[in-house]
Parts: sequence; structure tokens; C-alpha cells
Amino acid sequence: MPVQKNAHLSRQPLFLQVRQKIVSGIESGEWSDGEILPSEMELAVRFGVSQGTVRRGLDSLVADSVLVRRQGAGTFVADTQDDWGRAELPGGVQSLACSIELLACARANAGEVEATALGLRRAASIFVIRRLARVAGEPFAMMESCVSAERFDGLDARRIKQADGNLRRVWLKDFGLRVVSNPPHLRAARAGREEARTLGVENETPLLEVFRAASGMDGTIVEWSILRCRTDHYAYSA
Amino acid sequence: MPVQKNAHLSRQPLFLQVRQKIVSGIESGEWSDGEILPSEMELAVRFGVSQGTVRRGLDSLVADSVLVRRQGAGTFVADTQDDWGRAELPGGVQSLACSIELLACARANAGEVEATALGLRRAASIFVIRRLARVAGEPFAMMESCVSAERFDGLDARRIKQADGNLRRVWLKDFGLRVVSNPPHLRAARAGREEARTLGVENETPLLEVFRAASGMDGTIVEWSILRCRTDHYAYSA
DNA sequence: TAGTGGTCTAGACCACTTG
DNA sequence: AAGTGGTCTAGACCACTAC
Repeated sequence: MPVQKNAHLSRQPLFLQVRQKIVSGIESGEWSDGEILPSEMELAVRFGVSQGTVRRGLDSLVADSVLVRRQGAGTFVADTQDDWGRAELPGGVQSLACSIELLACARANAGEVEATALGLRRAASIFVIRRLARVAGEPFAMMESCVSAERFDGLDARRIKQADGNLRRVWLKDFGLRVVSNPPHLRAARAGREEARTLGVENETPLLEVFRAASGMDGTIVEWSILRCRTDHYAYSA
Repeated sequence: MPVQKNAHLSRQPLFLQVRQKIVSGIESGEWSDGEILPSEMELAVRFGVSQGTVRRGLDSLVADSVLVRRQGAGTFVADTQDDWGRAELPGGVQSLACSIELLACARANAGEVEATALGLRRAASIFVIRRLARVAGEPFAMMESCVSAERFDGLDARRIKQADGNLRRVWLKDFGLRVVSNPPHLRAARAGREEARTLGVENETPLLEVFRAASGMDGTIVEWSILRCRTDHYAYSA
């Protein structure tokens, strides 16, 4: 199915159309997690564009961590990963390898913040998922995620545990939705009593608060998270 | 002066060579702040490559905010700006428009952190510049920046004040060095007594701490900064 | 209208991975 | 050796800006 080259009004560049077609293919399940895509030449023929144009489309998805390239081998759909940010140890960056504990998965009504972030009406029904991340066994961060209860009807703790606490995998496997994080906003906050106990720090300890919206691949926001993490052993890397 | 196409060992892609040539041109003063560059075709002829290759080189500099493009008009050298991050108000992002007050510019000896970050030997002579940023008149952040005293020999408070507290402009105008920020690391910290007074917050208030190295355009690190900012009115945007 | 950035092509060659 | 991603070219046309 060739792309359209001449829609006179509001025509998108071809490489963005290519991007969208790849996205659709991933969402429809034509290519799943970790699978290889057809070669750039094959895609070029299929879409009726040149290899360079396909390449630009793929570039933009690689930049969004939706695809991964391996020279000489191929282009692959990236593995579904939760987004807990990156930590910097004295002397090197590493992605946070952490174990996730599910603390709660409950229905609630959206407050103003959640409603605004998710584009829902005030007091709309949402799911609130609270999780605890440990790095090397030590409590590191608390994450609270909110999603529309309507969109994710049927979500429960069992599904989340089956995915090892990886929400993104739940969205993908159980709800067919691939989600990518938007740039975060950051604040410094004080640990509350209960929170301090859970994280193993003193009361009132400063915590780094990371707000993050995440979008489906059509750009609409579907997930809103607040991460509160210790920064005494690791620094957060942006 | 055409680029080299056949250095058999460790040859860099042409578009990166183009990038480097543009960088050299900027550093040598051939094109200064705000000035327009020759058109992509002219550069292509000058460097002996195609327009597309020049474009890729320019792309990478636009991504680093060294250049700015205006369709139909031309490509320009970006204005020198200090990097105080971005703030998010409830409802929209904006670059921090703040007034800068110079608190101190003094010589010191590098501690372990500064020495490591700047690639200097321990106890090397450095300049430490402390500045206070206000947003809408209200104290917002404290920034401490360190540079090698050898590299920036002759730096003093007068030069910084002449540049309205904009260090990057000092580096460029007085020392011929264009500097771009690397991705920051973040921590949550507690305001000290004196600091709390300066920022107009209570003692022990949590502050967001932003660590940031900045590199010259050859990639070597020349500046190391620690920003400590309030996040009660604004959130930091990464 | 002329000149600039922005997109796209068809074809080529190179560097790398895999059988 | 065959196939993949990575780079590059020469030329073309479009959208936009400035004069």
C-alpha cells in the first residue's frame, strides 16, 4: 500500500507517513517485541518510497526507543521496558536494574492533576498503581502510576504480577497499547512518615520527585506517573 | 578545502567532518553569534560534498543548539546563552527568563569532584563562580560553576558583570571558547542555613540539585556546575 | 522573483553480521 | 558470499522568506 504523495492539504512528509505505517504495523501485531522488521529496501518497495526515506522514518522511531538497529543484522522492535529513569553511580551511567514490588492496584477518582494530565474529566474513574523499586535489594524509589479505568478495563494486581510488575508490558500484552515516556518534570520533596519507612530513610529526607506522562504511539497521553526516589546512593540522569 | 575521502584508518563520516569544519569556522570567528552561514549549496561546493551531506552536518549542530535554521531565510549561529535549565509552570513550559546576580568569583583549589569532572589534577587552581538567579524578582536558584584557572587566566568579576552574569558569553567573547552543556545529573538536597536565607526559604527545605558538565566543541569538558534550585513554584524540565 | 531551507529519488559503495 | 544497515551523490521539486 503506497503512501499518498499528493494530498494537497496538510500533507505530511513521506518519512513521517512511513513512521506512522511502521507504528501501525507494530500496534496491529504484525511485528512484535524483539522481532525483526523487513529490510529497508523491502519496506521502501512496499511503501513505494526510496530507501533513504524509509531510513528517515526508522530514524525517528529509533530516537524514540521504539526500534533498535544492529548494523549488518537488521532493525528490531525494542523490548517493552518500564521507565524508571537512569541512575549514575560514581564513575558511570547504568540503566536501573531493579526488582519491582507491587504495593497496590486500586480504583480511585481522578484529582485535578491526574484528570488534567490524562485528559479526563474531573473525578473520572482511574486505576492507581503503587510500586516499590529496589536496587541491589535496597529500597530506592516509589512509583505511583495512573491510567484511565475505562481504557484499561479489567486491570488487576494479578495481571501486573504476571508481567513481573512491568506496567508497559501489561499495556502491550493485555491491552495492545505501546507506550513511550515523555520528558519528565522534576521537583525536590520531603519524605512523608510512611514513605520514609518504606524507603528506609529518615523522616523528612529530601527525595527527588519525577513527574512523567507517557503517550500511546498516536501521541495521546495514557499514563501519568510520579516517581519519588532516594538520591543518596545514586544520582538521577536526564 | 575539500574534506578527505580516503584516510584508510579511522576515517570519520563526511557529515561529521563537515560538522567539525563548521565548528572550526565558528571558533575561528569566521562566523560569529547570530550571523548567517553560507547556504547549504555554497558549503557543499566549498567542502566538496553534496548538499545532503552538508545538511546532515548542520543537523547535528542544530540538535546541539549551536546553529538555528529559519526556512527560506538561512542558517544562523545561535546566540550564546547561559544554561539554567527550563522551568515548567502549571500549564506550559518556558525557558527561564531570569536576572543574574554575581555573588563571587574567586580562586580555589580543585577538590576531588571538580578535578575529576574537569580532568585536572587534584588541587589544581580553579575559578569558582557563584551566582544567584531570580525569576520575577524572587530568588530561585544558586549556581556554582568551576573552570580551570589556567585555561581562563585573567577571569575576574568585572568581565562577568560586563556580560550581565552570562558566563557562556564570557567564555566566548573573552576566551574564544564556545561551550555546550552535557546532560545533567540530579539529586535532592537540603538547603543549608546560609543558602536558605539567600533563597528565601526555610532551613532544611528540599532543593533540587542539578549537576552539569559543559564541553568545548572539541568535546573536552571545560566547565562544571552545580545548580541548587527551589521547586516550590516551578518544576524543572528535562 | 530569486534564494534559502526541507524533502525525496535512484543508484552506488562501504562496513558489518550471519550462514 | 549474501544480506543488512550506514553513508554519499547528483539532481530534482516544494515551501517559505525576503526584496
